[in-house]
Amino acid sequence: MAKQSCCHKKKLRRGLWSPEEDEKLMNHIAKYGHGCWSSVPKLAGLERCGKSCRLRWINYLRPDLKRGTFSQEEEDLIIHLHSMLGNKWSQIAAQLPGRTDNEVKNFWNSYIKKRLRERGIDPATHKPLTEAIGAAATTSTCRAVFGDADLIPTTTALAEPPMLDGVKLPLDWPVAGSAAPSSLSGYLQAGCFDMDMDSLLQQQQHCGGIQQAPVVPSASSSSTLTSMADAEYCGTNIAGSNLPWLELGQNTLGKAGHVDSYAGALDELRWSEYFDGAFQAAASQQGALQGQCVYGGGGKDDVAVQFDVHGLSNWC
DNA sequence: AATCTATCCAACCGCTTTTAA
DNA sequence: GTTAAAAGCGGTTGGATAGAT
Repeated sequence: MAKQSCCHKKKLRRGLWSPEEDEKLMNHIAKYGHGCWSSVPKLAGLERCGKSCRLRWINYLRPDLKRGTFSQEEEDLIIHLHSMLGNKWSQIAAQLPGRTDNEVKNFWNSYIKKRLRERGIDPATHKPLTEAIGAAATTSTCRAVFGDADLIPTTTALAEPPMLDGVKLPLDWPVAGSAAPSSLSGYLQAGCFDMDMDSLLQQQQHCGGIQQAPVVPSASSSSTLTSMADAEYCGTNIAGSNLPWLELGQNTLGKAGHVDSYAGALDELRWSEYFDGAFQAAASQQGALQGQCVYGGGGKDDVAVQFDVHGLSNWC
């Protein structure tokens, strides 16, 4: 007999969330924060398990969520990160401000996989399908279809793959200048983004250092786009940088208005910092914190519901 | 108009990891 | 050091919807 979930055991409500439940949860978190998730449902007056509340907040109610369709840049970044990280959806989502792991995972499974197959690329290995089939018989190693020559301007062979942020990098990880990146985002910047390290250091000095945005609890964290956005904010011409894998998409960075995208990402990150660090302070300012939920199945009759931090109760 | 099929995505499930007692 | 609870994560499911027949 299958093990019953915590919701079953406690005869708690399951399934889709009603607007009333959402409002209760948002009101509670706006006032008290989530604290211990297991105590949230009781305190918020919800007949749900804490796990369900947490998921609802993370995947749907969090005001810093972007929602809407993925941009070409996001799609390309997901493909690239997946080629490096595999199904590490939370790590991939962390590079996409305003996106959740669930959202990225669904997007991958429902859209990107299909697109890659149509393009003759095996989504599991990121290799051409014919090659992937052959390779599968001999090795389980995953390598990016983008090819090192495309991705990486300078390579150095190492005996052991370096680890950055817990991610094992390819053996021929990129070396831009002599300095090794200290983080995955640094890796992306220094190698794949082909940013000259000296320039980067100058930028950092000029801007007082590129700051990692504080990680918002239960929220997507900073890193690549943050750094890129920060660099852009500080005047680095990312449009002039080489982001090779993006050329695989329909729009290259130079054409796609990406600067606006990254500036937007920066705005969102700053906004989420604001949300996290100054939630209570923000609450005293009219319209300081706003978000939107959509009820419905994503169809044309969806009802958009606006809320703000003032009790999150200004439904319209 | 009715039925079938495919697709999307919110939510659940169960496992692993982290944290606190 | 051990244990239990909580949190996090990735895989999977099921319901709603759109499109095809």
